[in-house]
Amino acid sequence: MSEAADIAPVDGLLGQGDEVGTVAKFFRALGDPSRLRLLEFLLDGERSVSDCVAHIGLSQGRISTHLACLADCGYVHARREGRWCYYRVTDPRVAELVMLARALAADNCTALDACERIDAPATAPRRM
Amino acid sequence: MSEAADIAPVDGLLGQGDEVGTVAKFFRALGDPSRLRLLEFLLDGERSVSDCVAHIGLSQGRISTHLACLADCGYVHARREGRWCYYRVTDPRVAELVMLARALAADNCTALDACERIDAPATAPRRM
DNA sequence: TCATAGTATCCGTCTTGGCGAATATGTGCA
DNA sequence: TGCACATATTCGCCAAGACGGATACTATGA
Repeated sequence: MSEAADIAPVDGLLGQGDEVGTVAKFFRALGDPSRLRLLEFLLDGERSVSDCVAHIGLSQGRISTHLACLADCGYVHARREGRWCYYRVTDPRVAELVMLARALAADNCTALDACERIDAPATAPRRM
Repeated sequence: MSEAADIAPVDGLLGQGDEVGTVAKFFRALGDPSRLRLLEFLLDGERSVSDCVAHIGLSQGRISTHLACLADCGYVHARREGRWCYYRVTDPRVAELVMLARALAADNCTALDACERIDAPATAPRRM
């Protein structure tokens, strides 16, 4: 088995080997409609957790977890101010990534929608 | 930054509403280490299913399903030639997407790896 | 100090989906 | 026409993880 056990996944320097799991995790973070919706909401600007709860419509606990997840993955950054916690997208490449994926998905949305091998959890409010 | 609502899907078929589920599905396709590994393998050039089985090490059935999934999502294109089926990445933006994600993930791989809210299923076998 | 409000974490439940193995489909060749 | 090979599909099993609700944590204000 080709494995890159010798390539150390150090910050800022991902080799070609074990990184796959890490990058997959990174992608998976956006593979959930609720988190993606959340991220797109934050692309508009900084928002508090309460703002997000109001906008997305999930329970506060769920939103908090999703935000923490996005933060862990490096998509957003948290800023505490008293009792409030504000989240925002800091890296412009995040918007780039989302736009690129949107464009690619749009070019294939018929097949994508029809694909039954993957069915993103129909969580969140199903469309409005 | 006020663009999230203005990004027009190229294809025109994706609105702002239900698109989130579609794009999430798109991301989720790369959220599995096996599929991501597969895609990166195909970024190197056209490969047959057998090539992929040999390279990835999963069962043939699994590989076939993963490839079909990547094809449905528009990441790769299948070309039949007799009994063989060759898969390849046609859109250069796919490589762009992967590279962008890699760079972002690399900048945050410590936190990413530590994030227990998402645990991408380890590649082939289970974690040890 | 206590009450309150904003946020984070824990827990039980239930669905998604990845896995190998078995099997079906399809193509080329004798 | 039947066998062999390449690929696709189906099935049962089981873990990841998304959900709401309950609860813990923390900062502000009285």
